[in-house]
Amino acid sequence: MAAAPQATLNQQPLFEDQEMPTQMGFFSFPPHLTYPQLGSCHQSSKGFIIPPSLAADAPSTTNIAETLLLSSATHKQREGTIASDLGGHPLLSLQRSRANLWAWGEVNECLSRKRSGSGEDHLGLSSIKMKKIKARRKVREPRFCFKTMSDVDVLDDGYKWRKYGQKVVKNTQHPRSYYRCTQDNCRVKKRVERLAEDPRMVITTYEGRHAHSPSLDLEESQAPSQLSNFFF
DNA sequence: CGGCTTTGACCCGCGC
DNA sequence: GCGCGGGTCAAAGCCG
Repeated sequence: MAAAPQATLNQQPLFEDQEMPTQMGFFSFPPHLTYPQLGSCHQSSKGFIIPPSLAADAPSTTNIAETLLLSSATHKQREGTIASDLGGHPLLSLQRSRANLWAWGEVNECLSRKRSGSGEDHLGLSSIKMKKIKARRKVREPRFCFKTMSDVDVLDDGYKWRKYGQKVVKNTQHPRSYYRCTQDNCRVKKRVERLAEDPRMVITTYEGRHAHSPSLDLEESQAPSQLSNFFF
């Protein structure tokens, strides 16, 4: 239903030094991609840069962050090779700033939990318990956001979302929309709003990690092996 | 009829 | 303690 996002390259830092701890960085999509294509990345002084040659549909935005972290940890072994792929035209980048360091920490913690095999904490909760916890829980899910120049608000990221709220945020003319992943047992949420300074830019903030594969139209059993990078 | 969106009410964290 | 404001709920309506 959602049209392919019309995203364009934008290399300006969005969240640098802003007091919004949920904001982790930004991605900018080239117009011919329906979603950020990630596999590994190169860390530069400005953040992380993902070369176009490492294209693959990202199954989870949370996992995009994980991918970036993993790539960060190993990029020294690949220095030069990644950079040479860029051809001087970095397509995606993730800005790292003081304001979003905590978020990186949470994702790191999430990663280490998953590696140690104890990452099932929030996947098997009863609905009653879930209701009690809800969004007011103090334990925050790993979150990050990116901005995209797009005519459509909701980017096609391979997952199915249900809108559950809309709110006009103070000092903004555009309402913020709240979406939840429609998959059972999946608590991933996302917020979509337009940048006040530039309504052409869509700010998408993801919270949590998907407990499933993207709801592709393709047969699930035919999922690309590359996805194993995201779902251990 | 089921799934989704809309929207006003409500909850609760946070700053003062 | 109080008020503000962001986030969520849930009933009603819409749509295929």
